[in-house]
Amino acid sequence: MDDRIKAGINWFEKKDWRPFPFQIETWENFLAGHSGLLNAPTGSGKTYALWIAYLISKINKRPEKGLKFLWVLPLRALSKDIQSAMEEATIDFGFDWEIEIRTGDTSTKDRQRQKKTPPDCLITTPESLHLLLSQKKADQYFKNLEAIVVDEWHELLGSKRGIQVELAISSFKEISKQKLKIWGISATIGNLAEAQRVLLGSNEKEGKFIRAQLDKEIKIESILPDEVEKYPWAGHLGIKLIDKVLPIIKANNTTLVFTNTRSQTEIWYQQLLNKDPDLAGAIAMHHGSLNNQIRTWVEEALHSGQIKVVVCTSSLDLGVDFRPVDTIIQVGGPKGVARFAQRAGRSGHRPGQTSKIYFLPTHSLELIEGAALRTAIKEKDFEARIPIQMALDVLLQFIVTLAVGDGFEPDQLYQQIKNTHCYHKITKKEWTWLLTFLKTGGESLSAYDEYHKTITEDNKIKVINKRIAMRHRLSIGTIVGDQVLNVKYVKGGHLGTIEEYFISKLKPGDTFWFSGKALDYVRLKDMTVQVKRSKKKTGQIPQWMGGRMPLSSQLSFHIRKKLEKLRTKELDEIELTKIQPLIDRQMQLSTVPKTDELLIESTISKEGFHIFIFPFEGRFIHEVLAGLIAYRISVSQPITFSIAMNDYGFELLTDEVFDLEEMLSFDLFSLNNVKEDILLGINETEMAKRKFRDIASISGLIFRGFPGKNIKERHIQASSSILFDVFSEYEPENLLLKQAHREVIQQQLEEERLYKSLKKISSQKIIYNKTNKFSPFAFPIMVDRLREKFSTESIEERVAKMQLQLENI
DNA sequence: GACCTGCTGCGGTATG
Repeated sequence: MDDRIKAGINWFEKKDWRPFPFQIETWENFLAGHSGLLNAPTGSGKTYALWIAYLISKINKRPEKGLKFLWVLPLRALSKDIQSAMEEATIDFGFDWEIEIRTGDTSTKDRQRQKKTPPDCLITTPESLHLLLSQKKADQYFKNLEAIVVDEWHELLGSKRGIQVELAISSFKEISKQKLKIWGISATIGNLAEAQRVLLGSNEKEGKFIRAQLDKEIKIESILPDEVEKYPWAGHLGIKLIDKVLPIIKANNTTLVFTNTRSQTEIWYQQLLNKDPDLAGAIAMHHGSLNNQIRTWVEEALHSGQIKVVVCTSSLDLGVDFRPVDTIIQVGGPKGVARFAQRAGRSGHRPGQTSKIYFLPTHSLELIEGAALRTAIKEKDFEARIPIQMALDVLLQFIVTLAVGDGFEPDQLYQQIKNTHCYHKITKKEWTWLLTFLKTGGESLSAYDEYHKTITEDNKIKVINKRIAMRHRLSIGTIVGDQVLNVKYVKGGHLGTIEEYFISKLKPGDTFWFSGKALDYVRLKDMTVQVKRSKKKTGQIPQWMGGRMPLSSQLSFHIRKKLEKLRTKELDEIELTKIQPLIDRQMQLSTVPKTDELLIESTISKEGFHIFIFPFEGRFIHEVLAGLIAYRISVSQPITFSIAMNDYGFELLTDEVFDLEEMLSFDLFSLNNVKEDILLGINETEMAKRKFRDIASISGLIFRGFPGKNIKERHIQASSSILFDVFSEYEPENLLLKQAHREVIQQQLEEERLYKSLKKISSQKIIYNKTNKFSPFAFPIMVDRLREKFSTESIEERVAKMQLQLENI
């Protein structure tokens, strides 16, 4: 055995810890000069696997000066843990290297020092990495780079942040004198092989794939209502089962309660405390709109055992990496298998231990999801993270990043990005368009100086204008946030952020609950909501207009399978036995479709004629299908519909009854002309406009303002909207405009999945039932529509806002 | 009769 491997093993054994086989495998491959991907769960010592690989490769070699090793993370909060783990091993191996962190939190002083004398190893984020690339002499800085590790690669892959990593790596390959070792660390996802290819790029010969065979058992237990007949058919809070949650909390030292939304977190926190006042001081909450200091405090208090329970959203999905907990409770359907498994993995954190997760259904039908999750996890049916292709906004940003540094040679850079996964299909024509766009602003914007960004000097493309360079550095990154309002006490003290939409519903003196406290709304001043502690016991809970997650296709597949079992009374799981009375009612009123059947129900009520269609494909797909079917019906009959949907199906409601059977004979689900019909059936332009707002920001068409002095959201929306209209009218070939439309088709309409679903549906046998009452499947969709009705006010508000925008232009 | 939601992530100047 190689002495260096022995040294690694010795190190572990001194810690009374044997290395796992995957770690030794990693060392062997690293020493042999390979790149690759490591598939390992948290808590398996994955950091040590790769860092020690590097350390032992340096035994008896005098390391060169300068930056040699990069560790890239998606979350800056994790950097300190990684740093201390690395430092521990470094000292033990007798190296006196500096391991430093470079993120937005790094002080100006430290930055300058790091710039002058780079550390041996740098822990950083994709954004900070690009900031470093935008410095003068960046190639000097990175020229001795030997290895780069991208941690939590599954979190970055599939997002524009992932593309930033791809692009940075493509540069490092060019800059570094020696062959660069590139390693990714990823949790289990459905497309690990692809994840590896994307990370390494196409000019890397085949990488090594290492899987930590540390399969841990995940035990899933559903929290069951006593009588399913009395449990709501629809809903999302799950508070009715709170009495069953308290004993679980009591029986464990530490519990994480995951909810799907921020307001749900606030509600559950408050309700748990109400039910059991003894929890005071032992319970906390954690979500993305809370003040960062509070969140950090919660993470540390959880770590030290100071608190027992944290109610949270996915903001805690990553952050508790090094902080073991006993038990997890998931409130409401997690919508995806991978997400559920990851949350479960937060408990029984050590290899070999069993993870325990409780699933709390928030309405009766969700019981089926509990059973479906169990099977999906057993069969390792995890979702894939689809890498984004040809995101030209990110590429434009990257080109300018290099141009504000030392500049670049266009032909060389073209070859370089051709080797990335994201841009391997880019054509010379598109490349030339991008360069021209940066030089002249393109056809539409050539009259404006601020869009003349680059010049050519000594065969290199550069940005020499200081103002453009500064503004660019301020705008690096791909996360485009929404405008939020700060919540502060009148006397100072920051609590977190809420949205204007919520506060516009309140008047001064009103009470709302936020961050677990009752607050009186005092006034709105300079984008800050000023509040005072309230003595009132009740108040509204804020809502945030966050993203909506559709049911993944993996999970819908397994739900259909469970429905099949319910239909045939093969009740081998407790969830299925429990839900049976409701299924009986569904069967009695209508039916439960077989997997090769499409169920359609119609009901006449005083509201009108309701058509319910149940493809079980997730709400995004249903939204598009609803638009498509409504359009196709309206072609032959002048009918308008109101549309509602959930993850199981959708509803078309109209005020006049018509012969649906006849309509169905026209093959409403046909694949012929489907693309055209979809575009006619939905408001694609509006969707593209919304996508374009982010694209305009990322590509640098719109400046989002100086730190602390953000340009008003309205202004950004208005300017991106103007640009969108101008391009649409005068420059339809604009590649950014085209990208906006492409993003709608691929991401919003989930193109690939949509065609698969349509194909499936068009081969399914239609079962059409007229019901005199709403079936258990149909009812929850109705509820969704009722809720939409309440939001008509906000539509008026939106119209008013749009008018305001026009006046401001 | 049943309900009343919608995740996460990062980054930063010049001037007074």
